Amino acid sequence: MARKKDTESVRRRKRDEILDAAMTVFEKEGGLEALSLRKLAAELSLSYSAPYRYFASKEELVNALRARAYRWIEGIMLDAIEGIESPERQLETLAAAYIRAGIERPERYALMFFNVDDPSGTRRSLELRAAKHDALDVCTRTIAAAQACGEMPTTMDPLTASHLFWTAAHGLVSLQVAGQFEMGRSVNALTPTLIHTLRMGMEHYDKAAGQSPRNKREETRHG
Amino acid sequence: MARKKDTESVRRRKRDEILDAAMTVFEKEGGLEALSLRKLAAELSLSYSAPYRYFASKEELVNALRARAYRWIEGIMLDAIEGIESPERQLETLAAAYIRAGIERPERYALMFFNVDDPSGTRRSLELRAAKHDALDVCTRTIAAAQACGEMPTTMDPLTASHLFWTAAHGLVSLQVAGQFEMGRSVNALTPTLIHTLRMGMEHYDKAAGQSPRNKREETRHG
DNA sequence: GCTTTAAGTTGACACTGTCAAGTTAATAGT
DNA sequence: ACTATTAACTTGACAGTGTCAACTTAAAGC
Repeated sequence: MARKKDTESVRRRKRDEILDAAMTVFEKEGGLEALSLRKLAAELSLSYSAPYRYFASKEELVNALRARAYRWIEGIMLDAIEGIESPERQLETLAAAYIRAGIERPERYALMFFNVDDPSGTRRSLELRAAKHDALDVCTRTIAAAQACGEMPTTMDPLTASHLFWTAAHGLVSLQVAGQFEMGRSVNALTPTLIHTLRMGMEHYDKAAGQSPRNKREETRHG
Repeated sequence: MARKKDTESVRRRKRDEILDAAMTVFEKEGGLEALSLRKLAAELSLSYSAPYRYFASKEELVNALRARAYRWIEGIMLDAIEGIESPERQLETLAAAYIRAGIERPERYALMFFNVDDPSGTRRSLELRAAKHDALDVCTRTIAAAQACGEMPTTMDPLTASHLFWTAAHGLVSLQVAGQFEMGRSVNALTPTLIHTLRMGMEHYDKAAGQSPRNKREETRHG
């Protein structure tokens, strides 16, 4: 019985080893296309078919890699707010760290949000789902704390606020990583502006105006 | 001479024909991976190598497809603001239309912003660059108009404001398309909230606070 | 010591993008 | 009208991909 647990952990260790090598190849070659089982095999000194003992398909292997990336960005955010007492400052630092991390490691960031084979999320593993939820939760908890201690006065509920922050930060990283901004430096200037604008907007956020009857009138026309 | 121009236009017509078929296959099969030259050839009733007379590589073909997608989203925005006189209302409608279009046609949207082989933009064609610029410009012009007629009081310059709107809208579409939000319906509620928050934030935007010395102090530590 | 099971290798299959060589059709020149 | 030239297109091949069946090797169970 102890033996069985031993072989289980050996198996998990090897699984992690494969993922380590996969992440190495992925980031060195740059992109999912460049990560082939043949190259992975060379990195591991194994045959190209060996990973199939641990992953049902390349997609499953990549999903495990995705989960790792979510754990990584969660760690980035947790490290960023560590030692900071004011939740308001925590939120600023967290957002800035998120954006910086995404820009500094574009491949890893793209792994989480681009090249998603399964938009519906049906085939997503619990591991991936949990990792994703935990990462966003760091942001939500910080906002809830900031609201609770009165540093962030808004009628907006924490989850919605967290979604907005995430949306904005992701938009910024995502456009930068995809090379959509003309000049590279604009993002550094845009980051504090974006965060500040969002915070101001939330403070002056009027719940009624957000879903105004004026907007509703239009919706009925477009049906 | 007239002959030469004729053959030129015939050539362009065939190029467009190939792109039509490519877009069809791309959206039917769903994704760049699924768009193969073999399938494209079947759709065109040509051989799999025929497109090489019109495009140097698959990447170049895909870039032409990308440019088409930018022209499409530009058209979506232009159609949305047509007939609306108030620039403020124009901006709201434009943003909502952009988000709706992106969500309704996820593959086409992903074509523009995901799977970007060339983040540096070095190998991007003038055609693609122009199409991208024109699309964003619709948003920038609307904001400039809103500011000019006093409907949008803010010290923020139009290009920065446009970047922020674009960033937010793209973030929203992008997270939704990648299946990152838990529930599908939340985006419909999030859209007006996001737009309203951004507008409020810009009105109360303090230029000095956006790039505060407090933030600068931190930057020097991480330098 | 023998059996059973797991790990890992190898060869093959159906794909992919790409290009050189060959083929066909249309145009240009005289 | 006949030939030369060029453009459009097809075909076959090559290297590379994910995937799986068959095979070999090593370890664990009793």
